[in-house]
Amino acid sequence: MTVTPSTRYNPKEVEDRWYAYWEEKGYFHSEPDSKRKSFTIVIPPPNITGVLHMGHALNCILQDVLIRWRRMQGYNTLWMPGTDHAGIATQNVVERELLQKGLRRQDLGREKFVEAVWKWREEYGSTIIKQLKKIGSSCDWQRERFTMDQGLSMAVREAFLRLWKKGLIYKGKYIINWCPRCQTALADDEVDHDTHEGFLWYLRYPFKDAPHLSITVATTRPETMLGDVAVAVNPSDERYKEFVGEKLLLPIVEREIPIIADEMVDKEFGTGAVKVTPAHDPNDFEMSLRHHLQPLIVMAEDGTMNTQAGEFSGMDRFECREALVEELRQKKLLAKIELYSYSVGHCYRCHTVIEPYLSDQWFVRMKPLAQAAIKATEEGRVTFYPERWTKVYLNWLENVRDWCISRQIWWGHQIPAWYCKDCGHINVAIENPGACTQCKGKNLQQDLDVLDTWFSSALWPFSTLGWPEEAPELKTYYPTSVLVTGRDILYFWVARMVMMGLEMLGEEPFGKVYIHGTILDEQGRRMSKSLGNGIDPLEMIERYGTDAVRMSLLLLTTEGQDIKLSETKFGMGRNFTNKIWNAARFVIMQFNQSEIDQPPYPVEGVSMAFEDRWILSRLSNAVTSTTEALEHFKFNEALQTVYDFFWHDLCDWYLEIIKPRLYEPENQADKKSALSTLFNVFHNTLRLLHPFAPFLTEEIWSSVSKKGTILLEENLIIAKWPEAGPKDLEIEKTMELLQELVKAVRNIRRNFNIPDRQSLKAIISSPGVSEAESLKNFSNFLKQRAYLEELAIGLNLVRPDSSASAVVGAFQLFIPLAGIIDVEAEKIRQDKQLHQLEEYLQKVKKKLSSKNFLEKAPPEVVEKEQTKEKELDEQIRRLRLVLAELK
RNA sequence: GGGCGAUUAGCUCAAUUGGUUAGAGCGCUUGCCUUACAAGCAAGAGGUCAGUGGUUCGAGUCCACUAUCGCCCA
Repeated sequence: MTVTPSTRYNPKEVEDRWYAYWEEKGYFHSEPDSKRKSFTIVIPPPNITGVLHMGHALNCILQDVLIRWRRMQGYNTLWMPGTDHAGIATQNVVERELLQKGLRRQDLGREKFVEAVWKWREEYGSTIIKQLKKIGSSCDWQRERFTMDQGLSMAVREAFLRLWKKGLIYKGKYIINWCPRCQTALADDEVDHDTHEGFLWYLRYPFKDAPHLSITVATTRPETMLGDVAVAVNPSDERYKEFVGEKLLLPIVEREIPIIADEMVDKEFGTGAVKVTPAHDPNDFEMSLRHHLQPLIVMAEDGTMNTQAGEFSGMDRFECREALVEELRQKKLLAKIELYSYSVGHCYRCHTVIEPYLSDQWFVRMKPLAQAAIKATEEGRVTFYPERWTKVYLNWLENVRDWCISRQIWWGHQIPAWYCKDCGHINVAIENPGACTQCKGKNLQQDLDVLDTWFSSALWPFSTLGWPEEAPELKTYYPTSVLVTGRDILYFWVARMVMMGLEMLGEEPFGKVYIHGTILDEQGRRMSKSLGNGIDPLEMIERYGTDAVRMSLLLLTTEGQDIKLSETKFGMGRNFTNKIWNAARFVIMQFNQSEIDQPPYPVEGVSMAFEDRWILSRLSNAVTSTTEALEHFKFNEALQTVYDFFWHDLCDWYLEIIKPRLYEPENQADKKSALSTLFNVFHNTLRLLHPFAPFLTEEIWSSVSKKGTILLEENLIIAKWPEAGPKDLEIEKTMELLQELVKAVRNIRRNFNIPDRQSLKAIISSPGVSEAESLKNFSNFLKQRAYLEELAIGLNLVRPDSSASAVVGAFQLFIPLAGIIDVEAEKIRQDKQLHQLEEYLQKVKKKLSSKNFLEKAPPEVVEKEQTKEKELDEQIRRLRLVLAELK
């Protein structure tokens, strides 16, 4: 940083330059090192189809703060970056692109299509990575991974094989969630449920032997009746007891179906009799197993009705619904229609209505895996911040159902299972076994399906570190230190990583999980493309600078609360970056004009100036609080502490106080001593600020670090995190009193329209000799800060006529204002203060008059109140005297 | 239906294990282009801490209920 006339910080001149420099110097890179403690974070890998949004930005900023802070603390830090292949999403994007050329993926064939996806990935897949760099993320890019990499693909196959061998993976026909548009199965948590205002249709199913009589069933999906194989009632339902075992004739298809009794039937729902469609409803499927009913699939994979649907065959499921209802109406088999609101599942990738569908799929047996994960949290090995997420997480694990991991798409890890066409044996292996392990037949065919993307993401904390190889990285960095993520992938990702980590390595992948809030718009709505209410982080960076964006978001990040964001918020961070910039300009200017001896601090035998000791004590406080806040993931508190220290202690007071020592020094030694403290405080403050505003502080550091005779680290990014020095509460208390006295004078100036630079005379009356004597030591301080030409301090000094006054602690301040003072205005002012003090005294007296308080409150609290009472009594007494004189 | 979160100044949010007269940023009022900074400096105004009840010497903070809003699960 050179001192330029520019009073505005220009981030554009700074950011890219430093980022490139850091990367070039290898500061982001980590190598296994057994001598240092490591601190590791794996990034939640963004989707390669993604573009950076505020959620990513916040997520990465938080991780970067932690990484930069720990790096400065001397940890061997690794921030492992990478991307996720996002099977369905990416396939959709590439398919859409093909469609513009009039092509379907089937036209290309699997191999060509997958090639096309890789090509797409080469071209666009790293967009988001570039964007992550813009916000300053100090990831180890040399280690960047992609879930479809060679190594990670090996990890996927290894994990699959191990689970298979342990019987934790199985294949079978079950009801799964089917997306007719993506034409694949989905896991339970990949389905979004929305409330739908629809209808409940009541259908009449006539008795086979008594067609004029019927049983009425209620359904929200009448088209599935084509696949009905029974009607079920609760065995205890008196209304239907006698009919159990009878046969009904399914309307339209004229199929004979039995009436069965099953405990699962809810007597309260609809008529108490329900249709049983095992191929298209999970509950019905289970019922069919209990009653040995054969499921009948009536729908094709694309959501149209299949040949089993007879006359409706080929119709879309919703078309069929209308047509079928109409036909039932004509046949007088539609008993009634009720308005009904119910929950409908939608595909989380394309929002198409999900169809519960009977299908042959691969599953992971979750119960044993979940048990281990639950135990890890119960034993405190995996903890959540904020703590409340523990319950949500455990609740999910306790109720988890088996995980459907096969997807009927082409982009992803093909399932490492080979079917023997001769004997039907399933050969699961890392590579094509060449021959069937059972019959030695060579007629093998690999399963066509690919694995759920989350299956590979679940391995991320160790697959990225070289697993299943015994890589030194794994030994050094696993388990990782903390996971930082949003709550929306708590189940998808966090839970699965824990389960897989425990299963594959026997050790949890991270000990701490920090769940940050969601970024919302001004009205508290989620930001979305369709609402167009998103705020683009890159645009904000363009307008305000990266550091401003970082600090604004960080100041808003209170433990796990959602953030209502609007552009105006970025002004907060921008103003602060500018303040830092200008303070730095001042500091550097001073350094440029003088030789700085940076003595080892504290200096033996040299008495330091009061304000120097004060600012060092304040700095120590800031260091302690900031460090502690970061340890507890209290990001806003951490930054707020530095902000307050920097702006209100350092800039507002310290820099102003030392100006006379720098501009018109009484002696060179004092000037040097001021500069030396300034240097000391300033470089430590830059260290404190660096994790929050890396670019700006590194830029300033490059000028400051060369100024002292003590050599500082070459770059701030690798500089040492400061340690708290001595704290002096006595000095801080004195300073507070002085500040109050100065403020009292300024207040009087404002009240009587006295310009700031019109010097005044002041009298400070003290109740005791020793107080007066110690205050006299700060006479010059007060004169300078309050712009006083004369200041008298003494015991019980009298108030001159026509003076304004103020009560400050035990002292009384008088400013003679003959000819200026407006007696009426002064009376109002004093009256107001008197009123405030009296109100306060009332409260204190009330407390002290309570016998209970005196007996039960801790003695020090009582004592405090008693002291207060005394002080207030005295202040009020003196104020009354002043008021009497004014009259 | 079950669970979680929120409700504090005009707006957006803080407030350690319950213990000073509840704080900050933005906005507002007043005065200042003071030689680091007008994206700034200085001084102010502004609050029945959603409501009701309870525990306690003492409640924004703990408990119960109610209201409004939001999220998750089924």
